[in-house]
Amino acid sequence: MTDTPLLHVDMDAFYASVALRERPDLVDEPVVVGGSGRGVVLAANYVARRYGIRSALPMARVRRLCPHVVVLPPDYDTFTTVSASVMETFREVTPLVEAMSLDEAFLDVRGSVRRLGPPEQIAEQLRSRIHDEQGITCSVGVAWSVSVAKVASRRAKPDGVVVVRPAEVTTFLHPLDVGELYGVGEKTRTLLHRASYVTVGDLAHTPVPTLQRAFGRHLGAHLHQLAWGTDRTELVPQAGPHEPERSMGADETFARDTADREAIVRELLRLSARVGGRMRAAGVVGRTVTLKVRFSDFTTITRSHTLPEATDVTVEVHRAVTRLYDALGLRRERLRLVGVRVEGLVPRTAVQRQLVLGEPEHGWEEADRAVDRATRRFGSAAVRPASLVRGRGRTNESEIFPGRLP
DNA sequence: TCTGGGGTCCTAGGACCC
DNA sequence: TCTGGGGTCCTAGGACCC
Repeated sequence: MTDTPLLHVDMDAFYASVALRERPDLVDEPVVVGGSGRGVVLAANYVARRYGIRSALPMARVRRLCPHVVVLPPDYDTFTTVSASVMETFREVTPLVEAMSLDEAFLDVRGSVRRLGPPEQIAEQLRSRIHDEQGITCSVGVAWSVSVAKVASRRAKPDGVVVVRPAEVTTFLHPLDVGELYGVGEKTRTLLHRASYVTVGDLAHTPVPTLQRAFGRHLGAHLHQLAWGTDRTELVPQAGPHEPERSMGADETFARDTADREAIVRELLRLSARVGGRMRAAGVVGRTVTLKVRFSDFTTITRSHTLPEATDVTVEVHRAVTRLYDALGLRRERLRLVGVRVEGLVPRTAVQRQLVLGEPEHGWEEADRAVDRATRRFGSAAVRPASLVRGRGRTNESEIFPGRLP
């Protein structure tokens, strides 16, 4: 408890590094992995970064910064496979692995020191194993709290290790800009700077009540902990039957902004089907359905509705978001994006679905199950609601599963 | 052709209940 | 007659992470 060395392992430019394994001829060229059209950069190799290219930059700006940049499409199947192997390597070091995403994880190595040596030695072992086995590099932060390990790995990039022992925390952290802290983003950084908190040391030497008055009870206390590296040390490993996710959602940006209700309702159906399918695959149901709408000017609103009973039924989710959409009363406003999310998820086994004799509603569950079976056999492209197959035309529930009317 | 898609957590107000 | 206070649920928005 008092001595829990943590490793934060972070792949360097993960998607780009994996993509470049297939294209070694491009390693010295500026390369980004990203979508086409209205997409953004998912990863940029270090050559591209010399042009100022960063993750999340719009592709249009990337081409302006570096006209000869090579753009590779993301291959999520390969990313997922490589990630699984890397995580497996982590678990050979310690079972206490908290995966943060495909390309990064925290490792609690307190139980591994006896077997494998001090934390920095474990870090180097991991780095050479991943390099040899996967052909990609990673960086490791070694520290005694989550946020310090995270900041350390960032400063170790690329292809390095940074160790911050407990006695070194203040020397390491306090000169840094507040924006370097894990959990302080652009907005909070600006807020802090405007209030004359520029370095981490500035925060550290301010009493907690003062910070709480200025930034809220929770954020104020949290900032103080971050500034002293006294945030959490216990990891949450995802081993075994982990608790279900709290929400599942899907959203999509239109290729072109649209105000056409038919197109929007059709898109909501696609998204509802995607979310419903994932919920059923995970065995969860949820009661709160949320619609997300982003307008042309990028302002974004959400509207949610809590159903009397939890559901995983595509048609019920779709009906709820369509009602929320219609209640907005939009006329000419063009939409850039719509999204569907279901929150408050619980295992399906935990809720007793109300059985109402003669209620037609529940026939949709069978229809969903049929779709799920077909999807498993033939792939998602093969099975879709009828109103999505026809390019245009009316969209109503009776069209969605022709021949399977309850 | 500026700005993706998947999440988590926090805040704050109002309803409602005790 | 100046009128409390806590807990929970619902809704909307916002910040942050990768």
